[in-house]
Amino acid sequence: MSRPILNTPFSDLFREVGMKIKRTADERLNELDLNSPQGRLIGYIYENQDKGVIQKDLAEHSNRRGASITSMLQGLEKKGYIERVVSEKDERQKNIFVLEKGALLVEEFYQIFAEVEASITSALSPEEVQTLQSLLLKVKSSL
Amino acid sequence: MSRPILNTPFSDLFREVGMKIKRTADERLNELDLNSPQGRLIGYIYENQDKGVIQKDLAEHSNRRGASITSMLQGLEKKGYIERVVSEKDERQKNIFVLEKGALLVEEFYQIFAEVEASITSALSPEEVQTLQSLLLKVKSSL
DNA sequence: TCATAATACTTAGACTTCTAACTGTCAATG
DNA sequence: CATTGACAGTTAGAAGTCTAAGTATTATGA
Repeated sequence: MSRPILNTPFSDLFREVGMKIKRTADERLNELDLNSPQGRLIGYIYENQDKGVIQKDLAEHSNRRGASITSMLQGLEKKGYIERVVSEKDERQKNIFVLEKGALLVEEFYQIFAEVEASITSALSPEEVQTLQSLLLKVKSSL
Repeated sequence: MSRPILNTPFSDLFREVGMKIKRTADERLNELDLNSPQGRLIGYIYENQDKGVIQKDLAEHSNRRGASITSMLQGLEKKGYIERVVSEKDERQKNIFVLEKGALLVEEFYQIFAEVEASITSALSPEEVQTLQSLLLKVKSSL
């Protein structure tokens, strides 16, 4: 009897590359006391707090559920990196702000993320970088 | 004051494509009562059980810790999809086998995984598929 | 040979995410 | 203007993964 064999090179490649990127970032982020999703979250808040970020925005931007954002923010708030203020316009909403202690971290995070980003394309020529980006965009939009 | 802006197109693309693949697979797998990691695990066991698969092999192959494999297998065993038998050669080891109930599922999983795999490259020409694969391999090996 | 180290697996407990159910506030409309 | 539904956020509890510590078995070498 011949057993079927699973042959999924692209699923595998995307999963493997994704895991390697995650692992590389996590190793570098170990020094700080936040993980990669928390770093991206606080970075997004930092860049958009002028516009009045609320938790719903964070959930949409990071593809997470409201409950996950609540729990992540509770952690960041407990550590003193952010604060949540009930909106004056709408008492259902809370506006999120990065506190000074959090702003100091953001710069370090950005440095690490930039290094990881550079290492992804380190083995490619400029033309290959262009090609890869356009192919990835095609794949993304067709899924 | 000019705030630094995080610009990481490749990290983002890989994360987004990876999440879309995961979501597509999960939607299709919802019908069955296992998730994608469990499906891949039981598939690997199915293909290799003749050679005497042990939990250590599964941990290496799936990039998980032994403790995670223990917990995943306990779940699969409770549902009657696999069995674990203490090895005769070495009583520290347990050989894993797919039971009939599990083998029936594997075929359905493979069908779903194959469909997801096809959808990844559905928007690309044959040449682009080749190019993407070789670029992904370069990225993977340089990380 | 026997003490020590290495190996395979399990357990306990932490963390992050999810779903589902809940609270409180605002909007729409009859 | 009162009811009803939509919306923002929270809580409770489940699932999956991890680390660290523990058990039992096997290998090593003085």
